[in-house]
Amino acid sequence: MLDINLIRSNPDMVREKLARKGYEVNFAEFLELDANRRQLIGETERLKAEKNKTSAEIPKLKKEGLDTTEVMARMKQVSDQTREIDEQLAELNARQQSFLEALPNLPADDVVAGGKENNEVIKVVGTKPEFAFAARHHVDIVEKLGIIDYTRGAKLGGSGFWVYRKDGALLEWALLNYFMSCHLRDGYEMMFPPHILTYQCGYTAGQFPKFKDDVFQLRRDDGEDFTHFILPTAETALVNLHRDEILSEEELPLKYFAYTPCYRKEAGSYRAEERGMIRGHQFNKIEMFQYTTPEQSDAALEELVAKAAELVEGLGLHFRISKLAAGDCSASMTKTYDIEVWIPSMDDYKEVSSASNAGDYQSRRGNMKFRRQSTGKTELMHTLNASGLATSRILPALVEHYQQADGSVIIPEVLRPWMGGREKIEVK
RNA sequence: GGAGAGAUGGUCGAGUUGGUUUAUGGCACCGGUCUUGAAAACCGGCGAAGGUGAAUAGCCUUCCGAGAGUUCGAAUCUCUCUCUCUCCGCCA
Repeated sequence: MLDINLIRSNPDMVREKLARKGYEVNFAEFLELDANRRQLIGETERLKAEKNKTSAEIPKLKKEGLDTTEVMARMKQVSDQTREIDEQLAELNARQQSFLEALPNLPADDVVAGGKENNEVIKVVGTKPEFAFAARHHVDIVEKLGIIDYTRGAKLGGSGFWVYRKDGALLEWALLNYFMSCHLRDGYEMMFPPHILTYQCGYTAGQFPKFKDDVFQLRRDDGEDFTHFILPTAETALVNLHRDEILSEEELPLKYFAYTPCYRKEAGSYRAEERGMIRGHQFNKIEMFQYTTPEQSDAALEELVAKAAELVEGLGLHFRISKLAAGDCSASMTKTYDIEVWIPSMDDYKEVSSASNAGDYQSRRGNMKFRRQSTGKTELMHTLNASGLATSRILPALVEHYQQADGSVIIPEVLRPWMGGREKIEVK
């Protein structure tokens, strides 16, 4: 959510920045509504002040044995009047709220306008692998090795699910262990959050109400609307950890990571082009998350990107880092870097990590603050998140990069400690 | 799933025959006096959001788990919901 004072004091600046995200808005009606709203607040508060003052007098008058019927009649009038104004106010507040919560975050000053086409590749690591034989698609490789079972995955969960088996399961677990060991080394706190979250969690993250139909929703037996959902990313959980809290400045930055599967409906996604495990309804991901002061968040974003890049680099995969244009960033984010790994069979780079700074956008939605030591005042925190990493695209990239002519796959050195020290996954 | 108890501003904890409580008091914390320094003692301060202000000054409004209701007036009465704790049952 944006700062309403910013819109009041500088609507043109806000409008211009939102336009860079491709979001057109006119604040004229909003500002008029806001002025109207504030006038009503003044009216009702004056009446309430009178009510409070008089109410204190009533017991005194009664004690003196005076007649209070006239005063009470006047108070009844005041009461009815405030009730009427408060009803109008409630409606204006609701309208203002839904307008405000629909506005995306403002892009950072160094983020260029426009959509995907304006994304800028800022770093390329490694080179495209070359093969002296006919390179295979990852689906063919893993099926031949018998380490991913798509057929039975679909039998269990339907289209968009798979089963990791044997060395595939081990490899998946090795990747997660490798990621986690790096985060622990860097002093991030490990946690396992619930996978089923309340509606409020999606709201704070900035994913709801707009994208509430993209998640798997859970309804109570008698409920019309859903109260819980299965998390689409651990970010949704981590961003709510300190909701409605005031932290002390010395605690910041707080650095967390969590492993969870991610569950997404992906309704209407193009499956044909993305054969295999590029886009499934469930995938494993480790998410990094930071709570910072406003002045810490720029450096925190750089740290998160560097960490994610280090993980991919450690696996020896070819990848690039893109700085997203304003329109390609998620609604909640001021600035986003994507790390995209090369998938030979697709002749393309695919996102394996997205690192973003939400500024105070999520904090305002979730009322997440810290107390500034120098002033003693509360301020909104900044929140940042980055995958570190999702495995569903790493594993395909990995088996394609490291495939051998005989169908076996070399295991990157960093994963071997979790693969029984072996160097290769062999065709049996 | 059944029964019971509870939820008060950082924390502990008063207040529930509705009205001089503007939400006691202790602790913690902050400032000051005292002290070579510290402790103790004493004095003062000490929640959040909003409106109006140039104001981080005043003044006003709201908030006692959440929402609705009764009333001139609700922490206190009524209803619904959420969460926590205890006991019983069931269970990986």
